[in-house]
Amino acid sequence: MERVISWEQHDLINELAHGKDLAQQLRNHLVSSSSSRQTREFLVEKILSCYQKSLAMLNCDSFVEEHGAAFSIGTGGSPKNEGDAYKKRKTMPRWTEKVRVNSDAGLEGHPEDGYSWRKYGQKEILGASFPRGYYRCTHRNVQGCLATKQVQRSDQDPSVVEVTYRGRHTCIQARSSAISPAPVVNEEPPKETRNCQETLSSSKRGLSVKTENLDTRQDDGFPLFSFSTPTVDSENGEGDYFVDALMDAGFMDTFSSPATSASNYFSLSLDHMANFGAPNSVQTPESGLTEIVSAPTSVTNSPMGDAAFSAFSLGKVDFSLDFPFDNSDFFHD
DNA sequence: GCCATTTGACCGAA
DNA sequence: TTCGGTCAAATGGC
Repeated sequence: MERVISWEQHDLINELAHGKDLAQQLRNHLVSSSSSRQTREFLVEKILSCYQKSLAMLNCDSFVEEHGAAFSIGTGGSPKNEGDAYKKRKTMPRWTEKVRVNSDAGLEGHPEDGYSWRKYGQKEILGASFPRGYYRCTHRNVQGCLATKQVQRSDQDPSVVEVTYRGRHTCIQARSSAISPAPVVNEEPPKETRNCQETLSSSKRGLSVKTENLDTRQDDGFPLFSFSTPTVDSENGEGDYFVDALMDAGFMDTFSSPATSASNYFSLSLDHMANFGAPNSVQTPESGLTEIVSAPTSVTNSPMGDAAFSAFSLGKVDFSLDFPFDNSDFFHD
């Protein structure tokens, strides 16, 4: 019983404290003549986001369901034996992306996401036409990264694969090799970076990603999306910094996405973007599905938080250009 | 030889 | 008992 504070409560407190900080920042900006309107609007958006998240957390049951078993800790959901890797894995955050793979991308290849994965199993799933592939992080042994993913082709639409991710990448690897400021698609990459280069090239061949949480709806307006960004300098830890910054910014702290690290693509589900005033113009014309955006961006390792939404609401896709992401005011702790 | 994939076996949860 | 997930030996490519 003595967990004292459940994770939900802990997150809620953090979120509210974060909102308070933001409100204080906003107050400072309001009295500062040098503060731009854009900055203030950004802070307002973030504050609203904090409230929204807090409210979502208070709706605890649905929150737990939507954001994975990891958040059931404290309500009796913690593993009996924390040393048990299998059970531990079961408590990892889990989410699903639906990835449309163009026919020329090959039906055999699983969608790349910027990490290098190693396949460790494949299984026929009852009721599914296609086998499910099991992948884990290539650097599992070296760095103890427990991230895994499952890839299964959709029954309804074989051009769509459902990728279920589990766990957050703790490795710093692949992201660095995955990232190249100006990737040359057709060049044969060095062996050690092949996976990651393939990530980029396969992405360029036409992946479109719709991020969803398993078994969930997002009618609470919770901003679920994924975006993949090149981590320019993960060797010195900036990649992780980026993830953490996103977490801090309230962007991804309810789950971790592989997309936080590595490919050149920023992807948003318009289902979710709509909640944030995203312009309809980003809708992909050729897809009849709900729409999936896969926009090449120059977004790199800038912590952006809800700035992405702000930028989108301003009609910018390449939102890294003129928004002061590096403004420490936005992301100070 | 190293590394990734394949595939049957095994294990735990339901 | 069934099924999903993982393990690990076998295999193949570089």
